[in-house]
Amino acid sequence: MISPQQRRAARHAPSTTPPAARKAPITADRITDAALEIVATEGYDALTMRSVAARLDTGPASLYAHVVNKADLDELLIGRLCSRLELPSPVALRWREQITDVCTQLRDQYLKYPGISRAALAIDVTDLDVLRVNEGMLAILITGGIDPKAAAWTSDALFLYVGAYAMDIAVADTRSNSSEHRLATQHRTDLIVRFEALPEARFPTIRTYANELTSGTGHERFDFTLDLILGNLVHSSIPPSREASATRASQSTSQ
Amino acid sequence: MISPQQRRAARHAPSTTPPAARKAPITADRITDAALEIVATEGYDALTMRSVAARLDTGPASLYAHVVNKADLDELLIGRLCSRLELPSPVALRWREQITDVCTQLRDQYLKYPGISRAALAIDVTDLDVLRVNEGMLAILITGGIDPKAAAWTSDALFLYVGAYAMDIAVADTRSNSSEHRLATQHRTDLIVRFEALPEARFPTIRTYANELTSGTGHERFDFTLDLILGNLVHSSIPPSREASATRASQSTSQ
DNA sequence: TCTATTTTACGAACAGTGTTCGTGTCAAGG
DNA sequence: CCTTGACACGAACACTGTTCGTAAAATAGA
Repeated sequence: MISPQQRRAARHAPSTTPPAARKAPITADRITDAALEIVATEGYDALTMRSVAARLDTGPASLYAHVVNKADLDELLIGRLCSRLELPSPVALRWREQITDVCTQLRDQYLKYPGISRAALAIDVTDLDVLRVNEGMLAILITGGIDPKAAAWTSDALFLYVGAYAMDIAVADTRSNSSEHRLATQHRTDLIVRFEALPEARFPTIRTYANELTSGTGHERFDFTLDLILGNLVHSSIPPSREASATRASQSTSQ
Repeated sequence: MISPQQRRAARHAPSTTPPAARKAPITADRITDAALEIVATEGYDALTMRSVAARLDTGPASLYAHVVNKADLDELLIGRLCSRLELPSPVALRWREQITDVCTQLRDQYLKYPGISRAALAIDVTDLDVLRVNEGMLAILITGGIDPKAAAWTSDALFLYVGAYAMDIAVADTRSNSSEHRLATQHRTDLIVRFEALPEARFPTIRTYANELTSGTGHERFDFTLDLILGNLVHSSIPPSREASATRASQSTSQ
């Protein structure tokens, strides 16, 4: 008997055997495909061991010969997503647009599969495919002349933000789909109405700028934040003395 | 059966209701308290309707008289967390440190309850307590002279990043606790070893800068990213033309 | 070719989850 | 005293992830 761990370990090894089987054997790749189809059509909440097993015309127990866990399946999913990203060969002067492009690709992959970024945020970076995009982003930044430590932390922050942004979009969409709301525009006007209905004593700013708060159709918000993060990256390598905020941070503000 | 010692051990002391009630009625606040205790001690994964019910010496069905859903309970939890943040009255010249302080408070609240930011990232901003900190951050930024739309998008990005960062820390901690790893330092050296064991043909940058990648003890990474986001905020209001990246983004890169 | 052994697939079941239903209990109002 | 109504809770349902033991199939050895 070969344990799923051994299969998992050998998964990233160079191509062992081409699957030329005639009867469609059940393999990790087919499981990943089925799982991604489910997430694409029904959302991440509908991703169950039983649902992917049903899509492969079998029972849930059959999956555990090729997948160690559901967490392992999640890792496979976002690994697959990351493997689709095409990483440009770094050009020093174009590092900004190059890294923006990679982040946008990642975001679009996330948005194709609503809610899947929840899995991305709950996974460690062991997977080789995820490490590959990390490598790519790091190479772009360092080639662009950014200090290595700053580059590492920046790519980390970008990865986190892209996942959280995709999560945000997903929950907003399911909200507007499941409820009585229909269109995104309707959802926006509804949001404005709700903002303006707030008690003005406690929420003066939100009430005043309800329009600005609900703006950001498309991905303007996304592009804005990316520009914000990448804006003054060249000048600031690592802040030399920033202990003030750190010490103020660790004060306990209980209750 | 539950021992009377555990029964007597229900010694919480909220400021709202004096515990002079004869039979300790079960209310939404007590549910929130019990849930937060569970998350603080056992992590968010241990937060179950049954676990909070057991902590209140009752069955899970009794909770549904005061809480709509588990999603509703999640909303109560992060609402409680947000209600604890003390929002400064905005001072124009100190907007940077003020908003950094708020973000740091939020992060520390998240980190007290490992994994709870998963709930924060899966919730819409209907809750009044969450809207309150949004209001506070917005007020700080706008008072600081930032364009309202930029302020709105910035506070949004900050909220997302803080949640994702707390999530990242939480999964890293559970990883090092559950496995054979003991100390964070050991975890870091282990990570370096794993990075340097990568195939150097595909991961030259990561291998070279393994030290920089795993650095960032404490919350240096957090402070760095906040400074990055808030760095050139004054100068950039809204980027006038950024369609280039958006169009390149929507290209389909299937498989 | 026929057997022996490993590898794969799957039905059944277990523990645990969120949630609902119907009945019990108990304090206040008449 | 009884009635009422809100609250509390045991039991159960439909799920979830996961494991065990066994049956089938593929491979290896002679």
